Amino acid sequence: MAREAGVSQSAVSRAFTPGASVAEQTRERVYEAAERLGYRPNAIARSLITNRSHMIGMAVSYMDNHFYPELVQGISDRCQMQGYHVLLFTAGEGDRADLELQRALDYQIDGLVLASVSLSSEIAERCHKAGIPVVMVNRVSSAPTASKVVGATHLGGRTLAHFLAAGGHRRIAYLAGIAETSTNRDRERGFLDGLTERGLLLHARAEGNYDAEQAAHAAIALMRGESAPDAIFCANDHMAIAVMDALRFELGLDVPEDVSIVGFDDVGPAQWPTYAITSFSQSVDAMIEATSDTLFSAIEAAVGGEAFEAGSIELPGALVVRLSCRLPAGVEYGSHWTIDA
Amino acid sequence: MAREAGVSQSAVSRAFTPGASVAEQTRERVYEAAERLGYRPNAIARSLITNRSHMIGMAVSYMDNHFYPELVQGISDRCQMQGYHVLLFTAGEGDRADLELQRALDYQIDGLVLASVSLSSEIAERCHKAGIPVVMVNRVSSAPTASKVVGATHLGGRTLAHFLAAGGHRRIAYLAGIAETSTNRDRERGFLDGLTERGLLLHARAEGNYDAEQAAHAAIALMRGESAPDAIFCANDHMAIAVMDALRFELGLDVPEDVSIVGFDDVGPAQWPTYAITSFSQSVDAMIEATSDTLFSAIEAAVGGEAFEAGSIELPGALVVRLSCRLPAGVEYGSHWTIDA
DNA sequence: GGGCGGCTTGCATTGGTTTGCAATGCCGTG
DNA sequence: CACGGCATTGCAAACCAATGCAAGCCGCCC
Repeated sequence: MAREAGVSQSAVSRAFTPGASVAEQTRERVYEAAERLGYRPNAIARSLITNRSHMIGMAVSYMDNHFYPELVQGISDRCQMQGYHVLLFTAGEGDRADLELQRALDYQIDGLVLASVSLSSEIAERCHKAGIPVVMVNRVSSAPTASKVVGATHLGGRTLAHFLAAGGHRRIAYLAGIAETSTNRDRERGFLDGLTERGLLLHARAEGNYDAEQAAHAAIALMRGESAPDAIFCANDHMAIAVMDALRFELGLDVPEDVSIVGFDDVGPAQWPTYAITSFSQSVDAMIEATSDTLFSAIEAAVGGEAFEAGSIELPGALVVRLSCRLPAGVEYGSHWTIDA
Repeated sequence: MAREAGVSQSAVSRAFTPGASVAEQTRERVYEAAERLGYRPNAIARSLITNRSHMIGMAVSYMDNHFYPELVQGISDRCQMQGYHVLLFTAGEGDRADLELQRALDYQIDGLVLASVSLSSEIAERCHKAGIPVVMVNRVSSAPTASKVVGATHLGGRTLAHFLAAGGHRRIAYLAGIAETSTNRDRERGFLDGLTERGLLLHARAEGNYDAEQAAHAAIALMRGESAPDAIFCANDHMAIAVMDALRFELGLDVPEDVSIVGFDDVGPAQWPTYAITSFSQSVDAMIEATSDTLFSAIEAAVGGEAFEAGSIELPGALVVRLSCRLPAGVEYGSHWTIDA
């Protein structure tokens, strides 16, 4: 390539480096030669020497909850705007996830985003040592060196409890997500706290494991039991949708006439009029923004050699009132509801 | 690293290369030293010399149609099993897509998967020259050097036309996707051919551009028009769902009592009992398999120095009968229907 | 004891790029 | 005309791992 343009390698390099010291004339000669040869700078070789791959590792555990595709697309878009690209890791839970994250590090990624994947402390340690910023979205582990972006999980659970209580429900059930996830733990805890504040006890509890089918089965069992609940809080909308379908079509129940359903996340399908799920909304856009902002500022710090501080961002959320549950008097469809109200 | 283990670089390299000639003892010494230092082989440096990055570029245009997340996850899983990883490109239509694909090539990817993204002939040419196999999924452009995996688009459209005709519909409308996409073109052509074979003319046509909101508006306009259709074929399920919601909730219509809806793709939500869309099913799993198989065999060929041939795979599909439309006599919910039947 | 084959290992080169340093050439100024 | 200053350019080292080649070692057989 350098030969074709009749200049040295360095000239070629500088021609492709914005802001480098090259004569306009040489740059043009280089570009012409590149055109002829179909030459483009090799990003791999570049990263080898600059120590910056411009790749962001992103691990997601499942795509069927619509929350995650939205997140992936958003993060990827943001990255591309900044000249970064997303290297995707579809890691389930457990060991395989760890193994894949290890691979991610081998690729010399500049940053790591974990969406609903927990981080083993060993990997966290490695990332920290290697100066790779880690941002965990919507899932928190104890790793002190990783930044966190979460929704208002505890408040959300609490708000939903108050809302159901205000709507006159007395036999309230919780349909849990994957037990060991922070989202499930915090939502449940918030919910229980809210119930307590209202002088209520949890009427029943079932496990849905964030899986549509399991959630549907669990909900059916719940409704067929001795004392059916008058409201079910599903730990996320993904399950809430499955539950509504199952109750309506398999048990012939009416939602919200026979039982109220509320969910969490406010994903796209939850907003469809068929479901119109009352849900504690986590703005995906806000999460995307918060995640990429912390990520990029951490990367910038890491490049500057400074140690970045692992921050923790809790995004505000809002309870969006829809028709999947009996409403407290005077509360309208589409409005936002807060505990104080 | 080599120093820490008391061996040469080459020994380290060989210790991490499966099948290389190393004494068990040396390998262990190397592994121990690596453990101490937290060393892992640098995938970037490795690709530089092997000319294999083990990265697959994957471009998708939008994630809101659930078809694509499913595809992305499937491809990524398959890649990881083979030791590859997906570098994601969220390219919309048009110039930006081209620019991003150019970037993909800079990363020395070993292969490229395009899901619903068309390929400019210039980029196709570049890939071919660079020996990078390209597989286009569910979208076809004229590029002769790219492999293609598609569903039975024409047959699907035709089958749906016959099915609607057999169900006694006479005022049949088509809700189009993005005009210049091959999926839209072929589905529409097949549909028109099917109508013709049944002696019917298309009653109306509207544009939904594969967008939920546009589709809903278009469908409402259609139903409010002079002579409302008795059936609408939506070019994909993503639109069909939006249409059903809009007709039911904004116009208060009953599907299928007032109007029949059929779709294409058979994505997850289309199967939910609320929608139960009669849809021409493209098996995502089959697409994933076909795509990764052609991709990997092409890569293998490319590595062996042979020129790979760009194949074209059309996967079989099936019309899945559900409740979103009036059924021909004797046809049951859940069955598959073919033109001959 | 010498020769031979097989396994293991180190040396040195390679890959495509960036970058500090030094050299070159040009311009203007005194 | 000489010299300083500046913009541009080339040289060579560096990044990290892979690999062909040759050397080393060992055991075995004659």
